[in-house]
Amino acid sequence: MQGKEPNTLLQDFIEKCQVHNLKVTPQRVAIYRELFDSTEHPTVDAMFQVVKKKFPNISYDTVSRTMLTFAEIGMVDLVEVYGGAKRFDPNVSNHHHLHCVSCGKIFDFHSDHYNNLEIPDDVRRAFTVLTSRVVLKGICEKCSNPGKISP
Amino acid sequence: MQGKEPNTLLQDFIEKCQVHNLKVTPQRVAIYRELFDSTEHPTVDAMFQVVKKKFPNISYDTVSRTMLTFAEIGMVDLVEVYGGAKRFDPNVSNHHHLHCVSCGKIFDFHSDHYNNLEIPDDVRRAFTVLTSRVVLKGICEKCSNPGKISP
DNA sequence: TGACAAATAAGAATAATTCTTATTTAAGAA
DNA sequence: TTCTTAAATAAGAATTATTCTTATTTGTCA
Repeated sequence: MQGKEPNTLLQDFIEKCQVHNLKVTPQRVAIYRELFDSTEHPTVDAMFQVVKKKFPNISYDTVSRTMLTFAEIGMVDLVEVYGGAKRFDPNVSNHHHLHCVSCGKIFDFHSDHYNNLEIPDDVRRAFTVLTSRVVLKGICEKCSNPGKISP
Repeated sequence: MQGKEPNTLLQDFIEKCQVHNLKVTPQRVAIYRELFDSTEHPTVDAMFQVVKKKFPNISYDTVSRTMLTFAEIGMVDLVEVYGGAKRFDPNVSNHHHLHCVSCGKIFDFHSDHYNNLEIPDDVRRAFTVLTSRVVLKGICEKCSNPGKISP
């Protein structure tokens, strides 16, 4: 989202709200801004902490409901986790994830090959497949070299 | 696990415990039995409800700790979910998942092709990749045909 | 500008998990 | 077999994450 001008971004948001009959409230705008600034995969609480700085009396519940609403209309994705708090992904384009089993961070990566995996016949017969994602578990660079000074 | 005789199964369990310096307690045996009878991907609470029938005064905490311990030693897997309770997979062989977005069930499926996906070079350079899984989202047969009488 | 459904804040309630403490027990040593 | 001890357990408190309830506020549209 970094490539877009702020006004275009807000205009996009307003249009999406109109399409889905959602009111454009200042709370939603604030959450939207922070969410699409984020390159992480924030939890509700993480987003609450950030938004609260600019919108001190926003409630946790509002942040939670809003993020779920955004997920319902496909504005963000709910990310696969291994239990615990929900995490959200502002990047809804086709991509894949690597979970660091050491620090718990989730890293996005891209692969045309992974984007175009064929669905096995038996699966296709029994299910309507909507999305496909490759999920890797591993250890990230930082966790592999904890002492290393970054260049 | 259906193919193995009960005694062999128990023997396997005892050996795994010895290897990892875990005591063979009746609680652990009971949980192990139920877990490997299950073809679902149970939560702690689901397992607690089942085990409680045969072991009425077992505590939730014991079931929870035990399942996490089993996951730590690789006896079961922690399954990817989209928030909420942890779910466990007694099937630790290489397989893939389909999540029904309607009923929430997780279905296992197998694919040699998916088992042998190449890791993209840039990912391999930056991460030590331990496991790989394809996660599909879709709608299962039952949810697609809610009225249909099963054959 | 007014009406009204939708959205919000605040706090209570619920769900999932982990922690604390006292007690029990499996497993190896004597 | 009995003894010893660290590990495991039960019970309940505490914590974390989420959702619900209720009263109030506010976008949106007529």
